Amino acid sequence: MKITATGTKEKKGVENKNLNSDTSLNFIQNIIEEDLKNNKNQGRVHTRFPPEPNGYLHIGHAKSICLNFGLAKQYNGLCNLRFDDTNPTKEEEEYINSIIEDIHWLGFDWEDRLYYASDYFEQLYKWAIKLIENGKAYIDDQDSEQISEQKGTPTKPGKESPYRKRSIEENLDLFMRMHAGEFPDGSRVLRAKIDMASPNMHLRDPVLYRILHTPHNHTGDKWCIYPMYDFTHGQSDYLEGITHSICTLEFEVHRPLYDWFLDQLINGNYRPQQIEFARLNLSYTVMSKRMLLELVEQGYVTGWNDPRMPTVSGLRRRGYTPESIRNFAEKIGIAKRENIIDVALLEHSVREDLNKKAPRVMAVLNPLKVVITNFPEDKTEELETENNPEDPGMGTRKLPFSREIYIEQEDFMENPSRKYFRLGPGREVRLKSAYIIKCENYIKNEKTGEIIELHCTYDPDTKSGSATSQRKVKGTLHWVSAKHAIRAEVRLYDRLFNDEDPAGKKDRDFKEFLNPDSLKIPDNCLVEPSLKNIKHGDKFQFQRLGYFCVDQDSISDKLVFNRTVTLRNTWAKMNK
RNA sequence: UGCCCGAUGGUGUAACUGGCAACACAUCUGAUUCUGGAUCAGAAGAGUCCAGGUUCGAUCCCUGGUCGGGCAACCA
Repeated sequence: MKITATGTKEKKGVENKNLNSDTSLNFIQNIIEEDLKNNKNQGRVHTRFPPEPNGYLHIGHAKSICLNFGLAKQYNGLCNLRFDDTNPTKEEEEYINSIIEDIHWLGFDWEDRLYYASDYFEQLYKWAIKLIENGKAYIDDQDSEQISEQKGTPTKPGKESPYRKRSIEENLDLFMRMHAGEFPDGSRVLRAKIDMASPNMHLRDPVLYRILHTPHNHTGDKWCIYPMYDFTHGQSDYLEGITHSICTLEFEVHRPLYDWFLDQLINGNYRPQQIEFARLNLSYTVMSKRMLLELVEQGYVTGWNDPRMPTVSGLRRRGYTPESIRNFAEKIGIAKRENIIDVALLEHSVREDLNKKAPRVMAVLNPLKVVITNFPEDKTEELETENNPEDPGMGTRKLPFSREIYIEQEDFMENPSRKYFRLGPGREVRLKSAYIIKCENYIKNEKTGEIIELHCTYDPDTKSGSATSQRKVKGTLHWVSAKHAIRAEVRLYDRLFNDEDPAGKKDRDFKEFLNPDSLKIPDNCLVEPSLKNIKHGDKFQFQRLGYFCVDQDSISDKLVFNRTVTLRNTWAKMNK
């Protein structure tokens, strides 16, 4: 009976697995498939990624980029890049360039479809006039304080503006004079005439245009009135032929307004649809632009691309690959519920990718000198070692071995337990790609307790790869040859915050949770000599330590590596 | 206390639109290993927020709650 039940269960699991792999769609894909079935919008799928150029892209944006470009690819459609640049007081060219670079780096391309909402200012202006002519918009002479007072609260209806009943002629005249620059900033706005008592705050006569005598990155000083987001986004989608306008949850309450403008301004059988999904939250970090900006401006990190930042440029500098980020985006899925993804999943994604791609090399972070007493004093032996056991196609290289080497301080213990597989008095270990050595003696600073040096003997019959090397020992250590090794700076990065949700604590500033050990730079790191001619961005696995990449600060006289992520480490886990 | 949205193992996402819950990460075994990595095999872990209802049968449909999130910028 029991056996049957188990057997049934297993069989079912396999069936479901196959089923899932080709029929499991997220809710947006379901909507699209339904639309396609109904030949909605002539069966087109056209998405867009619409960043505001007021900050750097982060991993949350990467999720959205993968979604939008991914959907377009999946359904043989297109995805545009559109800068949502309707507020010249906050937006900068620097951000535009970084955004373009980051999206390309992630592996996506919009061909010739790079747009700016500011491309549509002329059309938007005409549409505003049309609304006025139809009695659906009016000029309000009040300042923002008065308007917001009249707006009411979510539970109390608003009051109508005293200017709401202005004649169409007067509204038109005033709007054109606003456009002509006759009025100072903040003196007047154009508002939609909808419903001041609407339970949806966004429908209480939202502001459409404000006066801003500020030159714009793309339109120069052509305009001194600028449209608001709500009056811009849906119409821009329409102008670009967007079919599925995907945004995050906080815009859900804007959707009725999005639709209201389209209702007023367009007709025909094509219309874009706004769909909202839940933004990404990652544990042990913050994702809001405001907080990231604060970290940058107040010097908690070295910049937007500090390797500890969850920005795309930070992750790139940290050593993440575009593939690993795309795979991550795939794995986290798309839904509408609030979520906090475990950073461990992001870390898993890089390890998975780098495991296949990164050449293995030897580096010692905290060197402990080892003298191989029975190895000839001036001899250097060239040992052959594979570059990546996961991929023999990556070839082999030579490793110099000599009488004095360095191993990791953590790889020796004076009084080790039986579960410790490394070096201790009288113990044997294998040196990776070299010989088995035995610890015969050690020198200790009796005052500090520090181990200064180890004296070992090697067994010449145990050379890696040789016919006589069959002897087995439990532990294998990485090492570098003392006289051949190169000094390097190695930056050991860890998570930026100690708390899983630093931004989610009421009455506590997120900066209180900053991890003081998010960056450690040990003093005397040594790497094997084959690393002499590396390039910025090159990625390696430092054997037994983790994945590292060459930082942009690296020069040939002073190599600099960033730790992307450690290897999984069951030993470290056992000792917690 | 108005409107909108959400609720499935520790985390995230599924479940062919009604047939008693799957996958990934994390966790834990064991095998294997010249990386305490990788790989392989396996285990544990939710009975789907609660209460009613419809139905032969509900994670899925209906009703009412509860809890969480969003909405009051001339920001996006």
